[in-house]
Amino acid sequence: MPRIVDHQQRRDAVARVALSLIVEHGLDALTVRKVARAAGFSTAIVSHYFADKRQMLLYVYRFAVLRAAGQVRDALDAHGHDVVACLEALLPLTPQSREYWAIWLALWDWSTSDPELSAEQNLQVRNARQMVAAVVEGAVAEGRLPAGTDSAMLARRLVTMTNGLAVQILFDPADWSREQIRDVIRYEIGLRS
Amino acid sequence: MPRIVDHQQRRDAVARVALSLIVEHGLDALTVRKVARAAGFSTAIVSHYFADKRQMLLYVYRFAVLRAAGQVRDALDAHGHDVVACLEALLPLTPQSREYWAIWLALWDWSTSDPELSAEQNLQVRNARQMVAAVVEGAVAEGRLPAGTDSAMLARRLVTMTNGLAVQILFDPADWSREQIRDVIRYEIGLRS
DNA sequence: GGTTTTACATAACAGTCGTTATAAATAGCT
DNA sequence: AGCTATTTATAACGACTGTTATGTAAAACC
Repeated sequence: MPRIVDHQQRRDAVARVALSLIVEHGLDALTVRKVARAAGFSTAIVSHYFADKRQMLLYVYRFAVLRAAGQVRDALDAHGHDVVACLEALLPLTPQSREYWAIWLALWDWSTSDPELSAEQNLQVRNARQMVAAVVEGAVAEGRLPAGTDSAMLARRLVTMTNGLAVQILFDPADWSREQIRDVIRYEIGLRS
Repeated sequence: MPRIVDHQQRRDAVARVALSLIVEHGLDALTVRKVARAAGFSTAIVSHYFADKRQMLLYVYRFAVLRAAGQVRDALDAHGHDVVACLEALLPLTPQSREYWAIWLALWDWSTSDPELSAEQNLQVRNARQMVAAVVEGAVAEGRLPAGTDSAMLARRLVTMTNGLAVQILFDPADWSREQIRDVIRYEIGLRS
């Protein structure tokens, strides 16, 4: 089946394999050969569909960002402007979400020496804030949150807390019950229960 | 000056050099040769004072933990049981604190494939919670926080938020003013201003 | 003061990495 | 059917990597 090959499909397949390897053994142990072997190909898929390893990882990073954003959108469709549900969809509570966080964390080390990656990550943080702010505003409009809520400030706090939550949940899942997670998020929103 | 050499002093010197290299170029770019050269020695210091590279990094990790705990203790001595001051002492707002967070973040990738490291990191999180809980209880005793405060729950939230704050401040310091940081911490404590 | 222990340097080893050059195989196009 | 463009495999290259074996110098100890 050469010739008619959907490049994006191949790249996505590589990204999926890379993600599962990273969440299992870490980015440090990820080699081009391992990715190729796990994908059932030779090393040529990587060299043929990506300029180099760094570009491959950038693709994997963006792949994870898109997928995660999709999960949030799904939660939005399912539960409406429910801030808790949206953030839970982002947290590493499912195998897929764990994969996304795994590469984000792993690339935090790279970004110390890669200004382009660092800039993109900072941009994604702001994107996440805007996304959450929009959910907050929707919740206010639906009367689920009190009017006069400072959505930008709340979104900033929520994204930051989600970041901290994600790291701790990723490495010590047993330490966090679903209810505990919800309590933390609810407190941040201002819903003392 | 052979023979009479303080091993811990040598190890600390190596750790200091390794930290500055990690915060500058990332753990991925850290090699035994670079550490040795930057320390002004041959690669023998590493092989002579550490069993292998992994042990060296574990030492650097613990070195950073001890130093960070010391900074918190200093803040405690200077400001009393001031939760905001203690957490600010922990956040990557100074070059030294930035170094500590740099290796913690970098080792998050390793801990996915190193159960021993993962266990130690989880332990440190709980230590941090206990430390913060003690500060909170001190603050309650001094009347700086309302009586009846759930110190364990508050400490858990504070450590998690500090984690998220640290990551974002480390990679986008310009995005966080000192006042903004304090506001986030104060909100967590329950001090709405 | 010779001996021995320790600190450090040098250098080689074996392995693995990302990358690339070359070649084979496949299917679309004329 | 033959040509061509593309996909994939194979294999080699050069540049590292961590580790270790060997050698040298210096201070402490008897």
